[in-house]
Amino acid sequence: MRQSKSLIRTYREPPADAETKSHRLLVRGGYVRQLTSGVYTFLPLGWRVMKRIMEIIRQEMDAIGAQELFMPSLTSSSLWEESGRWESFGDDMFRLRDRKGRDYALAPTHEEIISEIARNVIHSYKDLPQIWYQLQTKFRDEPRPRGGLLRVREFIMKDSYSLDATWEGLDESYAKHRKAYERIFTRCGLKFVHVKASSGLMGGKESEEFMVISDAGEDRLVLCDSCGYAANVEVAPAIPEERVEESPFKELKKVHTPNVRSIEEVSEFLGVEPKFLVKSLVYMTDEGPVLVLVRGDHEVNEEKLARILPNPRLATADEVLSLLGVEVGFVGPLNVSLPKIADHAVRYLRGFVVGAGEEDHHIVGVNPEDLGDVRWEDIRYATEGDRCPVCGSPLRLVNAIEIGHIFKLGTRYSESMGVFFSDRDGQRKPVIMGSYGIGPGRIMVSAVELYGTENSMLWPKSIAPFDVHIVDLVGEGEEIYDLLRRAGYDVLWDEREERAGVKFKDADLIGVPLRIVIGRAWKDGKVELQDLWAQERLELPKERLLEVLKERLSRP
RNA sequence: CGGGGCGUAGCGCAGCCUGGCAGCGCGCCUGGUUUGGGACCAGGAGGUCCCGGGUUCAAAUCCCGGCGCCCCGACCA
Repeated sequence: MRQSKSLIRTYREPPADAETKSHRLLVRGGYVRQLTSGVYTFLPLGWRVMKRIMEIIRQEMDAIGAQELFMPSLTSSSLWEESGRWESFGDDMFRLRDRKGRDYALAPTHEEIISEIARNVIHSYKDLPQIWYQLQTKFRDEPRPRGGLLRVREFIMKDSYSLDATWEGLDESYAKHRKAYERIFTRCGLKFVHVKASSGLMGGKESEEFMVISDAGEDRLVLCDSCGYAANVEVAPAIPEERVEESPFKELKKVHTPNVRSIEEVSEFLGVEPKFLVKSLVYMTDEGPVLVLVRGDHEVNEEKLARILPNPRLATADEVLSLLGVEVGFVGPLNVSLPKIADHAVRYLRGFVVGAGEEDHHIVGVNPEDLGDVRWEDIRYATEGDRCPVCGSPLRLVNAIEIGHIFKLGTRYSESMGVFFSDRDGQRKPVIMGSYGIGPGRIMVSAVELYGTENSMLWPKSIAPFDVHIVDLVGEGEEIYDLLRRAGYDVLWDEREERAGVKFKDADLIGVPLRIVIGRAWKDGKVELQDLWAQERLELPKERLLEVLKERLSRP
């Protein structure tokens, strides 16, 4: 590609509203452009990167025997009604109506469509197993898109679906995907971890996420530096350090705390760290209201609560008032007749602070034994300093970008949507399914977050938009350009009438990892090859260029 | 959905409070000088000031309504 003819535009200044490094760099480098909230155009440069990522995905999916297909995005409501997700997806689903008034959705994921195909083509155990995948645009009306390309409303996703006759078969399909995913992310040059995850709306049994650790990420993980354990905080067991924490309050005492309600307010008013407060939250359940107690600096994990209590939901302020006769800020566990569930961490506190159960008062100096009858459970998100469930070392809390997710779905969709097959014994059985996603756009973002600096990008060679960038300072590079193109490389040739500084700055921003500078040594028949990953500059006679370039490109 | 901020040239912004010719830097075009890390000089093009309504002799500026975008939170494969 001749750069002077290309649609590559770089910008000296980032858009004012870009918060993440990847957003700034991708816009400045002319990779992407926002159209509306959470919707982006991939400009030619960005699309080249996407195509290379998708090609790697295709190769590795094909390698595990998966077959590529392409399903529609426009889907009628009836399919979603069958699975029950017309309701449960709620506002996250983009919905529209045709001229006859029928309801449609732009597919946010494709389990229902796969099931519809499967129930028509899968009849016998002989038809199984199958793995089908596609690269398709998904639509999700996210309540809040953010971080540039990190969370968007329209995005390409590689989604695959496994169909098996047996649970062992599902395990195999799942294992194949895990392997394929590891190869894909490795080939894309990413550093990643995989973690146990929550399966959320998808429904299902086991699931793992593939994560790139990055401050820009929205997910939170706990990591164990000594044994390598990693998990999403959503599912990680919260095991507190077994060390008693003594507050300054030695005596049980009621104190006047006028209009002091929130954890921050109470903590500041009493001059005590939030960890010495205990939050008392009223949850409504199918078995009646329950008082849930966690440390002031901890967060209740409602998914964990739901494993213990039937359908818990936080009580409204009005419900609390009519139930306990006290306002939300002053609810406390003493002298309350509700059943109590407390997080384990509360057990290690001495002299903590709780609401007094009456307006404008708290009680300080409370000990666990004062709480009376309490059920001790793990009901909160894990956090920094909790213990590793494998080896007991302290855990570290980090942010991460989710780039892939694999699920064992089981029979959730096959049963609701009627995907059955006849087994060897003549019995009709539901197909056992798995579903597996990868966000190519997030791979791109992750690479930028990992390897970009404030003014430069450095793409892994496998997903760079070009194999090599010729920075031609003398305007005589056509010979080299032709040479490399004939050798089959994707070459960007900067033959613009620009000063050297401009060309270098642009090249840094574009971030092609191998760069050939045609400059002052050209009169001696030499060029400079820069390998940005190796941080090396080699001055080479042009005759040796192809040989050395080939070797450099073969390195990761 | 709650809280906050912003919409003025392709990008970054000033002007708004206190109404009176729509500006600055970068980018773009032309000519010249320059030429290995975002050059310099001269000239030039480019605007529904987010939209609609109102107040006024006069609205980017004041008032009312709407739309859009961003951030924090809630939410989320």
